Amino acid sequence: MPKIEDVAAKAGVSVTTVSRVLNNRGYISQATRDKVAQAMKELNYQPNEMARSLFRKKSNMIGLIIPTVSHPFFSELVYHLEYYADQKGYKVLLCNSNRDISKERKYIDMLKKNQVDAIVMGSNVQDVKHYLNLNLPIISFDRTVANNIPIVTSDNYTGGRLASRLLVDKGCRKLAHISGGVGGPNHAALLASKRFQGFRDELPDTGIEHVSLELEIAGLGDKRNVDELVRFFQEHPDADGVFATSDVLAALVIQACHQLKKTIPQEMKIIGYDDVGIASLVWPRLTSIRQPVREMSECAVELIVKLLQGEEVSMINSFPVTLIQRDTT
Amino acid sequence: MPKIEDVAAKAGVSVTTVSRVLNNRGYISQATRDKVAQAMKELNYQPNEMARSLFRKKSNMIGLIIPTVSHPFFSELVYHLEYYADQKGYKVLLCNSNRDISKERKYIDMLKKNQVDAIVMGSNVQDVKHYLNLNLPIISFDRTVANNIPIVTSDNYTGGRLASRLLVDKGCRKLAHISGGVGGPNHAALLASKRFQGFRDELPDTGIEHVSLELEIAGLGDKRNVDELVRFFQEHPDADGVFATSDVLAALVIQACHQLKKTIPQEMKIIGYDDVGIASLVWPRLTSIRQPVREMSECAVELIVKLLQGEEVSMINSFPVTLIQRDTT
DNA sequence: CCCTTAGTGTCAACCGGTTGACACATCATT
DNA sequence: AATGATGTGTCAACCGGTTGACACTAAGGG
Repeated sequence: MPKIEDVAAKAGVSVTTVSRVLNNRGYISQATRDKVAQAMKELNYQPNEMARSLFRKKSNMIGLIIPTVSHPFFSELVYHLEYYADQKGYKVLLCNSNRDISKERKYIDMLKKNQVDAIVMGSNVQDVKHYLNLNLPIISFDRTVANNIPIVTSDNYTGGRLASRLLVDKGCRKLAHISGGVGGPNHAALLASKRFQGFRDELPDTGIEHVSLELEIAGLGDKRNVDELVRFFQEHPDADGVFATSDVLAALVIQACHQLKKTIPQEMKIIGYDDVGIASLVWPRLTSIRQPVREMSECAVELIVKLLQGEEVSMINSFPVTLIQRDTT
Repeated sequence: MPKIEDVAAKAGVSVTTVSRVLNNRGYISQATRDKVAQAMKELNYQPNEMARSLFRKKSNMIGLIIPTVSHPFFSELVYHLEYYADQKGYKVLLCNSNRDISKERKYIDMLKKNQVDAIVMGSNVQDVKHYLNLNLPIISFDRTVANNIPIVTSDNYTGGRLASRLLVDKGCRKLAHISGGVGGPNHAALLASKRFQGFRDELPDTGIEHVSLELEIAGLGDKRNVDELVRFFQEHPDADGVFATSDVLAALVIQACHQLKKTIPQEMKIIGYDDVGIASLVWPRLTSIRQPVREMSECAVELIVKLLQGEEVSMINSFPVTLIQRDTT
């Protein structure tokens, strides 16, 4: 690996001069600029960003902690976040916490040690609250953490209302609310519980009752997931509408219905959440509440950039959700 | 951010001593060890890994370049790779190239500048071949690159054979081979073409003919994908078996069949590839060829560790595939 | 009493690049 | 001829931590 010294030698100038062209400061003639560029090219020189970061106290890295990138919602989040981060010159260090609080802690430590400029937290963070006397920007994705931490979220409450309103309008008489997440239930996703709240708030006047199931997903392909759902629907044979808090859950519900020979949407209407790719790959194609992940990711990156420039940002950044009607309702 | 100096002051020892306890070298009494530990705790001190990396010429970061993490195969890959990397003390810098060669180049440069210890390439790399006079370990994931670059792959050829053998055994008379990928066709995935080779090599004796379609996926939810498949099957109404080179494609084929009112598996048998989560979330549940992504990821990390220790590694690391029978065949 | 080992400190160089201070030269303006 | 902008070099300090050389002390063993 050539160093700046080598470039200087090859170009016949001083190290300072090379640094000057590298950083565009002071006066430099076009001639030397070219000489230096030439030397860099010949040596295939790349400035060592670690050294620069060390001096500048800025790494241009952001840490991203999520439960697991293997869940489609998060994989889309990661994709977009990395995209916008890259646009702004930031690199993404990815951490899968599996919702394990001790792993979250370790990752936070690791990210601090590695001098990331900011952390995006898409995982629990609940108990980590007190832990956040980090002196670096944190922003939280779809989880309430503490009121001094900016959050990017979508309108979960309205999402819940939209879902149950649709099911009601379509004539359902008894609704089921299915929640849960990979690697244990979604305890910490406080915001997702607002979906439930919205879901319920739409019902009182209608006289429609609802039942609820918190599914502990055992791994996507695991048969037990569907089995448990089948059992649940056998206990509640009169349920004719389902609101699932994620499209993955909804897909499992569809499986259960197929198994129970319930026709969709005639005997059972289903609505999912997130509108990830899978929603249009299942059959029937899933009606879902869309979170604008792309826009949310863009916002997250912008928040970070602003925070790092010392600007003020709004603490709550909520995006509207939209109902995507497909064939399960 | 406290520095080692602050710790030294608070503990009443020299910087060298702190460094010694930090790195476990030389003689240190338990007493000072404790004092230093205490001081670190009180200051909430974390050694600056950038500074250490700079000195050690080792960052413990690995760069991962893939087409897009939003594709389930890659999101599972990323998940497992990050897991094993973390186990071995490595961090993962994620890069989505979208199969764009110029973006790949930029990412490779970026990773070099940032002193990653190794790169895992899950994206094209074909034209980048000559570009690889990097002086750092590269390993390639499921793509042939150059013969001096170790590769982790699975037995694509056998995968193809297994697939067509199964379709033949189940009585299909005319097969369709559907390939393609998100963001353009899969040109570069040379290895995946071995699947096609295997697929064809199983047919000659049987007298079964096949047709082939290279689908340019337009985005997962896009209706045009299914439309094109429907058109294709209308042109080949006698096709009764499909081998899709990914489960996502297979899911689209299922959609097309539903739309054409072809019953699965009676009138149409379908087999996918990868056996990602989605395979068991569609209906009917998809028969697929499973690549052992977890094991492959583990292997990739191990290769890197070995390479960094200067050990010799085998250039070709191929894993067996397995046929997962579900309900589409 | 000498020698060894343990335990700690001081000092300087180093990783690779950045930056400010300052010196000096050249060239165009006024 | 004086002035100021332009262009480049030298030097040293710095980012935060690591390491080797060396000195010194105290304790324990033979």
